[in-house]
Amino acid sequence: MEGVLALVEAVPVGSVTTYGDVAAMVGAGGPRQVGTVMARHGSGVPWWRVVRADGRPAQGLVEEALSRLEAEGVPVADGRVRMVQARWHPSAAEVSEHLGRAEVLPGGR
DNA sequence: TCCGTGACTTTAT
DNA sequence: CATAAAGCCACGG
Repeated sequence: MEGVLALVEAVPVGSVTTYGDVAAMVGAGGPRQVGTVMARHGSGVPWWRVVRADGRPAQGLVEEALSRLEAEGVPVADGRVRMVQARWHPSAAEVSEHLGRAEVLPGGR
């Protein structure tokens, strides 16, 4: 849960990530759980940098997120983020560092 | 304990 | 490429 928030805060300006990716990085639950966590504890983190796999922002906050994304220089086209260009690709080390715990590291040391 | 809901994803038509 | 259905995980009633 906190790992999710930590990762979202770690997303650099101009880049975005998806619910599924966050769930995979945390290594627990699923995309829906990430969304649920965001809905409840999303306040205080750049939630607009977390979008759906389609590249479309969270349901109900599309306009809000889109405005912020464009303002930060995120490549947006036709109401959808260009995932191929804006998707965040952190290394396992970075992820574990932000999580504060190497739970995603396979056979981590 | 069972059913329904939800800031989702993926596969098939 | 767009729409529809099924799957999945956690939480509340």
